[in-house]
Amino acid sequence: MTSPVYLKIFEDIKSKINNAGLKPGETILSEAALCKEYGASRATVRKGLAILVNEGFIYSIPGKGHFVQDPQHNKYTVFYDEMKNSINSVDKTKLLEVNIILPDERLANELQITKNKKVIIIRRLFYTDGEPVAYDVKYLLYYKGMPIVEKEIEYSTFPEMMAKGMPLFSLKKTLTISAQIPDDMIKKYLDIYNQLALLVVEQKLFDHENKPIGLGITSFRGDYIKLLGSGE
Amino acid sequence: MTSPVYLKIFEDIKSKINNAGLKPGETILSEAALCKEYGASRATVRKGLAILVNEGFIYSIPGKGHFVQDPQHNKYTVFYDEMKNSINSVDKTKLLEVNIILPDERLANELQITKNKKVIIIRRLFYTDGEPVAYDVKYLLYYKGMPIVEKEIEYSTFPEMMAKGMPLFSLKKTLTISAQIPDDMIKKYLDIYNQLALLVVEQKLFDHENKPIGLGITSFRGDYIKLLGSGE
DNA sequence: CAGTGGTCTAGACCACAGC
DNA sequence: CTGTGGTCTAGACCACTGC
Repeated sequence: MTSPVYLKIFEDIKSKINNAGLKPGETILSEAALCKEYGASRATVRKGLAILVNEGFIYSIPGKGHFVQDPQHNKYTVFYDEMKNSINSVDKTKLLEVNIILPDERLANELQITKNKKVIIIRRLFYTDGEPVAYDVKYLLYYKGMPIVEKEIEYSTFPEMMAKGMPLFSLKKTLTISAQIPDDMIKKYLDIYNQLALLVVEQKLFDHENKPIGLGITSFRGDYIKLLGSGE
Repeated sequence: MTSPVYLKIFEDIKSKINNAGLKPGETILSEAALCKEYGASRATVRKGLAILVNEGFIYSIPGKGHFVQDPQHNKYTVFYDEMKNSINSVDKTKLLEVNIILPDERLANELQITKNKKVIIIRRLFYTDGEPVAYDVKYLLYYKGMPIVEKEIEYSTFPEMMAKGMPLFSLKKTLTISAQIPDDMIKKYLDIYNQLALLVVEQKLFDHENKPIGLGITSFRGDYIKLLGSGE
């Protein structure tokens, strides 16, 4: 039941910041002072401080000391998976097209390639409980180890497709989330007859050198998906 | 120019994971072995490993060893600020209403309060370059140190409003992002005559005990906002 | 039992802030 | 100059795993 000393130090200082009303920029006791206060070695004190730094409560300036950090009020963590969201999950997909195309201006630009470089296009429909809920297009640069088995393509998430045959942890990604009105093609695919907004999520994948290797655009029925985020 | 030993260890192992094609679940050299390999003390080796753990590359099981972690392919970081997004910024706001109301069923539920508990409502319009771009409603539970000056309300972000007079770092938040068709009231406020989708962002704020203390709903013109995220 | 990681100590030397 | 944090060593003891 006895928790480690460094955790005690961590929690003490954390609650001092919260309860004793320390303001951002104010200084924390020095490491030496904390050693005395807790009768602990410097390594132990530093371990406690390291956690505080790591979790964004304080920062340190060599030669000066530790200071209370300004809280980040606008940072959120979002879990996004085309196939699975907070409301329900994709239980069926339909492969509309797998093809090799030459990119148009916009796509060549997005993927930072010339217009004569071939690109794989995959178009799918996502279903939940038999209803079409999203229209999905992916553009991939050819990569070694790329999935070519249709079964694999049908139920793969975009990062899953691209991570195959790539070094672990080398995949970087960006998301762009917007709301749009469906065009006629999407209306047809998604059985939309009334007014309905689309939540459009664009995923761009990059390799370890930050070169784009894929672009994915998923258009969800607005009544089907909600993206969730959390932060502190 | 000589970087610390623990960083060298960190980067070596990281690139071993990426290039030598280690699979998730495979084991890393033991701390003792790494000490020998780098001629370093255990503390130094552990510091390198700690970074790898912290950044999600490996995990450890006491008594067994360190193992390669499964990469998180669906985690993203999103920066969201009602007043400032990637495309442009709110340069003017209009306060439509500041009032005290009794919550209806849904609101009482969201805020986990009884229906006779009073709630502050703030309704605003956000403008960019003279055009209305978002309709914003906030519901706040009364809190000590709450802003009551109109100027303060007009240009404050939701977390900014609530963080006043609260302990630093005690504010927790969730986001819910969806796409909707505007109702008539919002159409009027936002000068929408054609078909246009709304990107609706719901923010819920919680205190340190995870009790809801505020709900904010911002409806952006779909052609005005894109939310951005990034991950690795 | 030997091997693993988790905690902790008591030193040391360094570069840098600030007086 | 003293005080600060940053790096590093060489030990120690513990709890746990797996044979």
